[in-house]
Amino acid sequence: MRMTAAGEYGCLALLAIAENGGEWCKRQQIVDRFDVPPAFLEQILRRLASAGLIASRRGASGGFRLGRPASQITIASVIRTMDGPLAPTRSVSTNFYQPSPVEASDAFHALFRRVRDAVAAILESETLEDIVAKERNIRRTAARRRRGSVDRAATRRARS
Amino acid sequence: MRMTAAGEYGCLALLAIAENGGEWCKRQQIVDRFDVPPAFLEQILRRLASAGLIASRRGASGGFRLGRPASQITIASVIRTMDGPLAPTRSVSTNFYQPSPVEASDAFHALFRRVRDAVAAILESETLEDIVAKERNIRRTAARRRRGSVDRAATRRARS
DNA sequence: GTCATTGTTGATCAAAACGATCAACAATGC
DNA sequence: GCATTGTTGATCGTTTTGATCAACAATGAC
Repeated sequence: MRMTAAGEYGCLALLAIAENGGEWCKRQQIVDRFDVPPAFLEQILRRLASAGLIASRRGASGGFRLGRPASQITIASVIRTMDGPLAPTRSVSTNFYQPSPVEASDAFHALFRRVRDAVAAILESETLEDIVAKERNIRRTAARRRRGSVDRAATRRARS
Repeated sequence: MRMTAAGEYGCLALLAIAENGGEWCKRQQIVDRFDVPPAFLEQILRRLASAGLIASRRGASGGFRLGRPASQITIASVIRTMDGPLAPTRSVSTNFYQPSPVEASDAFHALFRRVRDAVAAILESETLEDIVAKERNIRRTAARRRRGSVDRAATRRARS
């Protein structure tokens, strides 16, 4: 039930590219931000590009940027591009159907379809834009917390 | 995001054993019911046995039966036994935690935890007993439908 | 137009996981 | 004893995973 390393790296790469705004984002920037193996990242960017999720440009001022607005890139589409079906068994996948043993039991088949529907519902409704926004909020909150604890520490020092 | 063939076969094997009541169920019965590769099934039964999900007995009248009541065997425990973590990334697994790349992004980490929670919620709340009951209902309904269409067909024949 | 920079492509590779098989062995019941 | 059935451990070919590299092709700066 696991996604692959390529899937995880693909998500992070898209986040790095999205956070760079409209600017062309170099492969090295992604490596620096998330510590992805550079040669492996090549392959991952290629797959994202051929799926249209990112666009690329060569040359000295080249790099990568989103292939369409972040609000139109669902995380489901990212994971499907990198790892294939979201479904726990092929027989229960709507996008990549294939026969598989559990079809012999209607009860299991129905159960696993519920799982696939639940996963798809979460990942289809989350876009890269949502992720970027949350990442920003989390960072702001963390900064506020850091300032807060400094202040509280100062207060304690002042009291003692 | 997929479970393995062993996971699918494991589910079916347990269903066959559960449907056999308290009787010792032979490996061959499972093979006959669900067409599982016999030698592979050996390995699967072994894993289910060492996890305590089934008990076994050797000899002429030997076989397998459930290790505890069907109502106390969750499908989650079956899949964990055969395929490991339910979570999409190791870093988000409560039972098998390990570091993984997505931890670098709190937003992705939180999203994938939601996925793992949704999957776990479905599979933890479904027991083998539920599956057996549904399988029975489905069969009964199918039989009723068959009888129904025979009747309707007879009616049509009578009318024409 | 040269040159440094950066992406593109395809091949290749080691290691792990997957799906499966088999032979030798150990109980059990008749 | 003997047939039946589970137990164990080894083995094995294939595919997937995770990763690297060398040769190539744009692009922009000078």
